[in-house]
Amino acid sequence: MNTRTSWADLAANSAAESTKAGSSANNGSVGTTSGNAPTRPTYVPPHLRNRVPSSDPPAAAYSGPASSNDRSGYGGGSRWGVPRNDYRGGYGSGGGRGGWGNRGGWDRGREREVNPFGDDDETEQPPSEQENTGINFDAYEDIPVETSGDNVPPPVNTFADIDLGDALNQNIRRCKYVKPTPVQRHAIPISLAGRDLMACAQTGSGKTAAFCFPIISGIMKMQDQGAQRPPRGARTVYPLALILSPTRELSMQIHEEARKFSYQTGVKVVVAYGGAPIHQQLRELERGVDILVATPGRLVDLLERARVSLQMIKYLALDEADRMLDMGFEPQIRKIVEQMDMPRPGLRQTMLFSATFPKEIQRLASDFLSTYIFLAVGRVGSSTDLIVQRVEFVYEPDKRSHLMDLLHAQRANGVQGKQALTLVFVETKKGADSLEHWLCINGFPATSIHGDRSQQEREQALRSFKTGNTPILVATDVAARGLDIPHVAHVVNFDLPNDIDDYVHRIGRTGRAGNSGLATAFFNEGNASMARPLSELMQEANQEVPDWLSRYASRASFGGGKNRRSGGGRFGGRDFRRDSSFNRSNSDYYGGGGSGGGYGSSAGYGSSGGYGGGYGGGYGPGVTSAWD
DNA sequence: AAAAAAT
Repeated sequence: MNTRTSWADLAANSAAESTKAGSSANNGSVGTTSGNAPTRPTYVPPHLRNRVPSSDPPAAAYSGPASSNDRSGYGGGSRWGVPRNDYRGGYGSGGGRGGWGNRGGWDRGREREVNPFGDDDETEQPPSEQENTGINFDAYEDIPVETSGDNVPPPVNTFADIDLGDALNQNIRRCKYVKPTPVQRHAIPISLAGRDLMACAQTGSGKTAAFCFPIISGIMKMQDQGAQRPPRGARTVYPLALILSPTRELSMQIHEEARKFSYQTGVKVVVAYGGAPIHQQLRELERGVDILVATPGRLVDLLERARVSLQMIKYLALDEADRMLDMGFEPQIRKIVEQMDMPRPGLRQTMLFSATFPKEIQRLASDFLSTYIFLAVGRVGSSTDLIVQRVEFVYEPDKRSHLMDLLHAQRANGVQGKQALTLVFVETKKGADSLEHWLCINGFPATSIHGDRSQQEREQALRSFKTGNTPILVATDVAARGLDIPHVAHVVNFDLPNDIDDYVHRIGRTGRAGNSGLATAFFNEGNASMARPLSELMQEANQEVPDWLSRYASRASFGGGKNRRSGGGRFGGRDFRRDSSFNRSNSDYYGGGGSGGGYGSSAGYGSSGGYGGGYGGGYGPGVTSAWD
């Protein structure tokens, strides 16, 4: 077990990170601690997560009780030609109006908007060089990027190259985003040009900002042009943008980020998801909504109650789009996008984002798009390069004791004997409950998150994990995608998923934005179908593949089926329109402009010996259906 | 087969 030292070191490193920024046991709503271990001192964007900000603004303002002054978006002149007179409740509590107004010329209703940055002093420190050493920006230069489609707008190199508007630019500075990430460099100009987009990029690479910035900017421009809107406070509301995601927690996370980006822009963001009382969400909606972030079920409910209409939608974004279109979700998504009152493709702008994009899903997704651009960005931040992947052969009945060994060793190597944040994925909800219980009675502070827990319990579990209060989180795939949890040192695939893409998403919860990460998978005979895709993935990521796993992989005769990589090489995916077997006036789709190169038929597989053969191309629809 | 997502 000579490798043990490597992961123990990794865990210890990350434990140090956790201790620095997340180990306060403060679990309450006011996330402040004095001294230098604030729970949430300030928002740190994903690509800068590895560092301590040069100065911590007072944290108290961040998460203080929002109810008393959470009356964002009211007041000021009406850009919509309709007086906003439905916010009376907000006056009085905060010492009158006016403290904010009219700075910088955007006359938007932004007084009393709760500051999501918690830096009310507004002191602008120019980003120092120190500010962004945590992420290897230099590595960005080498990130392979592939675009296909007609007349692809060229990428930008700085945020200043794009006219996003003063207010948004100021929020970008507040977020300490110094330089756009690769997906932002490419996706933002595409979206600003009004083009539909299908983008493959790992979460943690700045995806949320990539689709939020153009939406916010576009809505600000509509406001400036004095677009008319239905009165606020009406029973039916008409959002201009809709962002859908597959889990409640992810929708909450997107909402929080979008609120930061839209601070003082006059653009109102509201979130709606199930498991929480609907009345509060209805009240928020009535206060006005420009961007609605939602999970599908609750949105359908709101649509059927006619509390939300989609007929004004100008922007539609699907996060984790491949998941949104898989078997479980597709009917709901089709209902929302095709069978309600949403404008058709071409009349709205549609953006699909995911880290993985199987070809069959791309085919489904193209129904929602109008002459779109496909964008694939090699993995950064949560790059598999930064995650050490290990696979251990563990028989089913030995899994628990094996996990305990890992946790013991990790604790022993951790800083001050603290447990580094460890995320343990299991297959079933029952399995999650029983493993959590077993860990707890064995002295390991664990909690769990899965779909059978109440929404309160789920949110509490996530908070408790993030703060380090319970540094072990047992989870089903509800937590596999998109969630940005800083300082996760170790992801354990206690049960391997049955789909390699799910594996990719799961391990992406660690090693985020410059932090090292460790992913351990327990493998046994039950996972034989994963042997080949797993060993191929590990080879691509320059990981050591155990001999026994290679033998399993070569024994596996089935070539992959749904387990094959959706893309391959260093990309999260490849444009299915480039597939020769997709013969629908192919040339119309990508007339050649802007193709990034380096993504020829097999270039992406260059680094992995013995990979090219079975995967080079030819996933015809026929073959695919035969596998499925 | 499981998980997620409305009540």
